[in-house]
Amino acid sequence: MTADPDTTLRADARRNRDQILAAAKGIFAVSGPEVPMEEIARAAGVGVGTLYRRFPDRDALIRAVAMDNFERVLVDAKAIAAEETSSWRALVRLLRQSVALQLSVQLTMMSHRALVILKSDPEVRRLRDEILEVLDRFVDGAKAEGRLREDVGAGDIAILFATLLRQMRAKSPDVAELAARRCVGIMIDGLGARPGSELPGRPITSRDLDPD
Amino acid sequence: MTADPDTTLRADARRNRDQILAAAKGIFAVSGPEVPMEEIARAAGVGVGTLYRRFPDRDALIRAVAMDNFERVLVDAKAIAAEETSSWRALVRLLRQSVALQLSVQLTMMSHRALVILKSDPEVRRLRDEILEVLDRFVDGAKAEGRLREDVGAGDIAILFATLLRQMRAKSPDVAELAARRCVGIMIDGLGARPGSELPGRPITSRDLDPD
DNA sequence: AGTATGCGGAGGATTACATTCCGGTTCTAG
DNA sequence: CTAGAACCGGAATGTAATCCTCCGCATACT
Repeated sequence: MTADPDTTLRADARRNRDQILAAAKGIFAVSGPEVPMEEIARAAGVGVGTLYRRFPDRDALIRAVAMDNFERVLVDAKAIAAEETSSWRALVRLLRQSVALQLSVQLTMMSHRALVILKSDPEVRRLRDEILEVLDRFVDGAKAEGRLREDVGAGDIAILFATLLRQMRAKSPDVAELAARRCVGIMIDGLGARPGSELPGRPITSRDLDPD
Repeated sequence: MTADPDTTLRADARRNRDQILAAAKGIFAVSGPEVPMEEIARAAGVGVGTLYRRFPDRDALIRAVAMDNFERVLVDAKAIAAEETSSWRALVRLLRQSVALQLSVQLTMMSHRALVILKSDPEVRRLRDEILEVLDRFVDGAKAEGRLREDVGAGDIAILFATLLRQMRAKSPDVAELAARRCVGIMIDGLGARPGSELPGRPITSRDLDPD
């Protein structure tokens, strides 16, 4: 039924819902989608009761987080596509700029649980596919421009990116944050079209990522 | 104490011990060191009882796995150092060849639990430091040869490597395996000394990795 | 001011794990 | 070949962690 939570909800409830979503996003990104519900509630500054009232179970929450994030990434990607004329630069910007957003996209790509939900929800799936399309376009374009090495596919990039951003332990969050940015930088250089080493196997495409 | 398990153990016990260690290494690498003991036992083809008889508790197992792996990596690294005259090539070989071994070195770098054990066990720690020394030498050498970009440190490489190798979900283990190899390849190209993008912040050194 | 809507968080039920224990089995020394 | 020490497997127990419901109280809207 999906009755417009925007209009139906009381103001404070609305606010709480948003806080929960935001908190969940952050925590999921760092610790995966299996963290105790209570932790999420605490981070959102609400009681577990509230959390459960708004999202009947964990899966619903995961779904909501995924939706929210995918939408955001998609918007970003489209904005970048509109602004940037070079596909390569668009790609680079997307990778660099969306670090925060991707933090949870990646989550959604690496967790088994999340994956199951993805598969089962047509709407989430549609969004995901749309994002992959945009990415594909960037990749193709960048190759045509001669700026991206020919032997990689969108799948390679997605995997690389998702893998890299798994939060890493470090002395401090700052170091971790810096490390992540540096890794992305190195990766981008590795993606550049210059005589480098040969990669084994075939390029991994966005289709290779599809579940089942 | 530490009575030489090699000589004291009955033949079958010895075999089981090795199987457990091997299984634990594989599973730890994929799922981290907090997996249920029973899963490890099953993978090793033994009962939980056997597992506990050989390793009194989880920490002991983690310690043993770490030791075993670190030793192996160190041996590899030294062998490579002896064979290879170019530091850059040594570095590349180390990264490429040790994928299997690193699978659990990385583990040992990313898990909080494992980290605690590391810190508490002087012997494991010594091994780790020794590995970092070798890595440092390779890095310095490769820079001197003009083959490695100047703005990275051994810490960057360790982090990058450790992060990349966290097993990723994929349609099949084969794809995951391939993806990992490709990621390493791209990363190596990104590390090459060529005019690339500037990395933010300062190089992360091996010292930056040290706990506390 | 009245009432529908929402809130927090204690607590019961359940599940997942770690670890122990012991009857039965397999080595190996003699 | 045989005795008995050394080992095994895995059922059973105890415990800790989480999920999720429920209900008296608070807050927002009209």
